[in-house]
Amino acid sequence: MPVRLSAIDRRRQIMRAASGLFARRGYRGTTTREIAERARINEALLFRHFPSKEKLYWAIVEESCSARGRRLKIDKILNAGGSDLEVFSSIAREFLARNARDTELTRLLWFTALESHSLSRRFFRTFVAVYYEALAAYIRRRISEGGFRDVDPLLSARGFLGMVVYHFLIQELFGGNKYQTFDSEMVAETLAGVWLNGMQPRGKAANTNGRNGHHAAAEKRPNHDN
Amino acid sequence: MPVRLSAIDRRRQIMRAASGLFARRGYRGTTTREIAERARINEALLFRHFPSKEKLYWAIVEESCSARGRRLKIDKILNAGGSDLEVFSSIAREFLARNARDTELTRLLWFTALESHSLSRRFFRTFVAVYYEALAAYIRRRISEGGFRDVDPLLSARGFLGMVVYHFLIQELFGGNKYQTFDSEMVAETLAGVWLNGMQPRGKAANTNGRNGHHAAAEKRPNHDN
DNA sequence: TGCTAAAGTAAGTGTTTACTTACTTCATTT
DNA sequence: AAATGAAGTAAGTAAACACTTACTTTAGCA
Repeated sequence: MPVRLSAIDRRRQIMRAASGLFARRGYRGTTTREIAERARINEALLFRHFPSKEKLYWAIVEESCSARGRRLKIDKILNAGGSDLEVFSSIAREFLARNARDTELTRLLWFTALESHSLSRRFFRTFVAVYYEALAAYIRRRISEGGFRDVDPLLSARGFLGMVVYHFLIQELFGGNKYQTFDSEMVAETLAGVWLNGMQPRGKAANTNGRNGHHAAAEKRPNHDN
Repeated sequence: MPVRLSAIDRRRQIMRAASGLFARRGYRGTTTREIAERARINEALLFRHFPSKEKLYWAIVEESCSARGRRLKIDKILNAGGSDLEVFSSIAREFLARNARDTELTRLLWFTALESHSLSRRFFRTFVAVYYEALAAYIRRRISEGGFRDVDPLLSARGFLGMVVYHFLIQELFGGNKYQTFDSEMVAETLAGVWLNGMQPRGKAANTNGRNGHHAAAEKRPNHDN
């Protein structure tokens, strides 16, 4: 009754079992015994397929990073055209959807980053920097076209991704469904809207100062936004 | 020659030594032996001052959370008045400065969140949710005053903090000084500016669509910065 | 000055960990 | 149908782990 798999299939199965545990408990918090149990194999078999726990770990990270055409999607959106709002809410939607699809991977990668293994920098380049640069390039072009204000492109790109990624992290790490759960369609559009248009109203006179409308500016500056 | 300290001082010293290690390697990645070594004491002494490794860990987290008037600062800014830009860049500056001051603590808390110990939710409430709620309340008021557009207050608050915190995380976790280092004064003001005013220029007709500038607006708008 | 309580330690304990060894089972090839 | 090699496993091992025990040293006070 013991199921016999080909080496390749077994390898894959072990990796799948392991990545869930690594994502939930981190590298050091996961034991090879647990992995074996979860994959329903003998622990020794694990070491036949992977020479060490660490190699197994990196096999997973590596595969996650290289697999699937992650990069392609965002480039496609950026090149597809459409209004800024369409472009940026698509990107946000894409990020939220991907993260939700594999929460596991996201957790794993943040763990990796925190534990700052030797490859964490490389992960950053494959996984994060690429997005920035694509986004920053787009922003740079829009600035030169006059479509965007002249703001540091890398920093504003980071700001945008920050909104989206942080929202997801909070939801995933703390939220569960307790602290209000948001519809991600709506989140994508709202955040893109804030980033593009800002919180302050457009057009007409905006009440541009905060709290104490009374002491200084209230009557002096009816308007002149921004 | 062995230095004898009072229990209180020794406790503090152990906590200081431990928090650095926990922050760098996580809870499970840190051994009690290492902690003792780093504090230059016998391992058994550690267990005289703390009943277990876990209690030591939570003593650190707890102290970090409760100590110092973290909460006060942001409330003070929100109540002090000033223009929205002043308020929000102050908050951003405050976050960036605090994080830079104790990178260790930030790492520790993210680790805690990821390892999702039992108290991690409580940490969230003490450490994160509080900021949101204060910020969201402010935003809500500004909306009712007409100073802000009608956007979900919690979500936009999260967006703002996301920009700031994510920027810091990227810089801290991956950046070192390699991937361009930003002046935090400038970062604070830029991000607050983006969040308040958006990327798209104010005033005149904005070239509001992206990529295919050709078919609509390109030659129409020479510039007009802001 | 001598007593006491707390600070400090050398040398453990049992358990868990990543990893091995020496063996069995079985699908495929010739 | 015998040989082969890879899939699979029971039962380890040495090292590392959190934590104890049984003891010594010393500051402060009566």
